[in-house]
Amino acid sequence: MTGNHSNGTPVYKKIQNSIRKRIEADQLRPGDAVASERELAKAHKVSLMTARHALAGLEREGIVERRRGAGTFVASPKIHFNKLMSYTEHMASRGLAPSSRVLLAKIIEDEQEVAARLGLPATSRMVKIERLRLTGEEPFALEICYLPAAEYSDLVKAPLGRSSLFGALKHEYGVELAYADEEIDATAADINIAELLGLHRGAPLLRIRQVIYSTKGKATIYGVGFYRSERHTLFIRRFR
Amino acid sequence: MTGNHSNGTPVYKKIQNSIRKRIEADQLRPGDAVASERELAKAHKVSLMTARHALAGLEREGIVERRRGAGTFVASPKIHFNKLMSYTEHMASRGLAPSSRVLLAKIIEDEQEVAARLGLPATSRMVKIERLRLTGEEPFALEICYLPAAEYSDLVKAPLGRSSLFGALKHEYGVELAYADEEIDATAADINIAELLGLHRGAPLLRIRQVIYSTKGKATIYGVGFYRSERHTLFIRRFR
DNA sequence: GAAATCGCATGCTCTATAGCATTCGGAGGA
DNA sequence: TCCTCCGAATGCTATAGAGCATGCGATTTC
Repeated sequence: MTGNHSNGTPVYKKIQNSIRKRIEADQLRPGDAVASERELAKAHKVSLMTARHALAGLEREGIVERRRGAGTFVASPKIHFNKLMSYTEHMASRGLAPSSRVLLAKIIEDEQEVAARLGLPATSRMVKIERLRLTGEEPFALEICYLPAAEYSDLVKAPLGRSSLFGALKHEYGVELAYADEEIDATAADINIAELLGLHRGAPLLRIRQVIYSTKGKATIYGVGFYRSERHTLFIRRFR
Repeated sequence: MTGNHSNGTPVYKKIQNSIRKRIEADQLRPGDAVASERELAKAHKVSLMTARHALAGLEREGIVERRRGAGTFVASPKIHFNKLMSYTEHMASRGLAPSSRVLLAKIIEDEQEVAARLGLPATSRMVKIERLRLTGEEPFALEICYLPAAEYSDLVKAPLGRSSLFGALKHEYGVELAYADEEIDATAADINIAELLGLHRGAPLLRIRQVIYSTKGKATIYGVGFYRSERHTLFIRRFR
């Protein structure tokens, strides 16, 4: 069996999408039973394992909950766990109007620390982009990110004020991002950041340092973000 | 086919454990190729799908990395992502001597906010436990947790200074914890917390609020933790 | 009316097999 | 020497089926 049909999307993903769509359309609400493995398999004319695969994926995303003997149910939304989202996606999903102001976009050298995080030689040139994130007129975060200049030097000219970095990578370079390893801690705002974010010096900030990997497994972006704590909470699900 | 053999452990988990053991024993090092699906299947005399299932699980844990066409490789350790660990486990895994001081352990009523988080009626009685976490003599975190008194009222008498709460739940009540939904943000220390943690007022803290669920899917613990930021960084992996 | 029992529906583990997609190194040619 | 092309190895999607484990509601029993 060839694996996928008609277009290039695997069948199990189509099944996932159809379920997601029904949830988003409010046809399925939190607590409702989703079709069982056997029902799904019949409905989509696929084998049991394929239906299972689809449901297992949704469970990992925290969209459904499966209970042996009982069934598969729509999970209460809680927010999307452990999702790597671009700022634009993030805001859009909350129905907020996003904007961002580019403070800096240029090629730098000699950032050994950063180069090491991306697995590059210590002297590598890199693109550095510094952006202030706003909702309406209110700034709520400062994000600084680095990419290898060898591949992405043209990004300094990209209109990142309007479009998203994730989008640019995808459309201009064909690079899709897959996951990020993050270190999260709290810091106090120094005078610079305080001014940019409209806070007093010493205000608590959530700091997220991340290395973002492409679908090819290559370290692509190193980013540091400082988030005003009253405006930003991180939701995650941790497993044992 | 019965599914699992000899004892009650599924075969795919045995395969995972055997691989984990080889990594821990340093027989396999980061970057090394792990046996391929087909090799594993032959070696353990299982079908391909079972071997796949085992490797897929390890990949989700961040222990191995799989690249189509290339193979399966031991991932660089980075720390264990998205792991729900008790404080005791956490410290032990770093080779640090943990200790904790119980500040408070009693039955309370009328904490509507907390009751709601655990999905209980607003007036439910609950066990409240407040602990100061230390490495050596240095305090680094304050953790407050709540459990339904109906089931766990005896915990107020448990020796939580020495043994862990997770351990007590498992051994005394047969309750295993599975996952936690967390909200993470930054706050400034108020005067009480500052004193307890040996900080000045206004110092930045990492705040983690979590609802911990049992393997049965029941909300079991609501906890709030305040962590000294210089001593505590959270590592997670986020997916797209 | 309460308690024990049974059976069905559901999810979980596993077998055995097939073909596709991607990667990487080596053979052969320019 | 460099480059291209090919094939083997590897992971990915999918099929079709078996038996087990668990939860829950209905039925039976006391």
